Amino acid sequence: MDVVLDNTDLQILERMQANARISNADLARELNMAPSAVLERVKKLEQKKVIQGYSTQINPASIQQKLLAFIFIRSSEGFTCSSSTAQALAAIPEVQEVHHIAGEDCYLIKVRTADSSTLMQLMRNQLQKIPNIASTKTTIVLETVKEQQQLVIPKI
Amino acid sequence: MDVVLDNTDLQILERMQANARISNADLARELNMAPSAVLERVKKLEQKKVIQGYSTQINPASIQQKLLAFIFIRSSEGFTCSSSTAQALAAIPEVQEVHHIAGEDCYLIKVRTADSSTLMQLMRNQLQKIPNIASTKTTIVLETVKEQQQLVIPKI
DNA sequence: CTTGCAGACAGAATATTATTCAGAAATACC
DNA sequence: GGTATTTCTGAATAATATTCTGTCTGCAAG
Repeated sequence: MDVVLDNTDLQILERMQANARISNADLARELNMAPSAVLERVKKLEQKKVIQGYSTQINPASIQQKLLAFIFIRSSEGFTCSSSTAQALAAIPEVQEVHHIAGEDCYLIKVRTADSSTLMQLMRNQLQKIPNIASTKTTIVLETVKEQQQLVIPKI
Repeated sequence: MDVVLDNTDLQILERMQANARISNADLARELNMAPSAVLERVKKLEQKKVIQGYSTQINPASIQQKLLAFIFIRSSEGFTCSSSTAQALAAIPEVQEVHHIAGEDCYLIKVRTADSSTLMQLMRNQLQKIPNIASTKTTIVLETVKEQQQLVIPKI
């Protein structure tokens, strides 16, 4: 299960993380390798699920998704967090992230909607209907200063 | 500043959001358009900053980033959240997100590190040295059930 | 030692794609 | 209705992706 990555793999990941649409030819030039060799490595990284996918970052405001909120969700059975609750949360498209967290609250979710009234609708119509949710505590984001899913690639 | 997107743009965004490396030719085939027309639209979406970038999703565990945490940060000057504090937070590579939030706490940040000791090191060496930070409240993620930065593309 | 095997790579050949451009079609704007 | 602007198609060309063959290397079993 534990995948071994050498320095070349990390170089590839670093560049592809910053720009998923870099051409294989450019990548090969930067690494001073043949395109075929680089392609072979990328394919293997995909197979090994080191690379999980390629996504386009869209400006949320341009598609009318101006509201971002984090919601802490407490289960009705104290510290018992059933995975079915997590699945129900994850099934909501507006819910971008579902994290099972340490402490009294069971889950922390990240939600993106058009505006605050849409959020309230979602909480009323979707969240309240999920069993075992005792309470929610919502944190509204006023302004996002930084948002990147880029990880720190280790150096060898 | 407000960008107008028609249905074709949204179709492009939906497909590229799910797979940033889809070829322009495939995209054109799916939309029954000429590749040149599709390319023109994608270029414009980039120029208009609707498309902010393309990123590769890497399995964090495969590069030894097993710990995820959210930290609430309270400013020492009560509700006054200076933007310099936000900039200092954003400058830390392990800090993936910095959100200015409503309420008593100023900022909510998302941090990814190798393990808990690395997180504590980071909090001691980096966070504590930022001026105007009064207190921090850390929430450790035990398990991430869902994590996608994909937005809900509206339908016209 | 050497034989054999497996992984990683280069280089070439071919299939596919990206990109550009001219002009046609559609749209919006007086 | 006419004109300007945008958006599109189709073809040509440049560049790229992908496949394949063979080489080289490290490594391990005999």
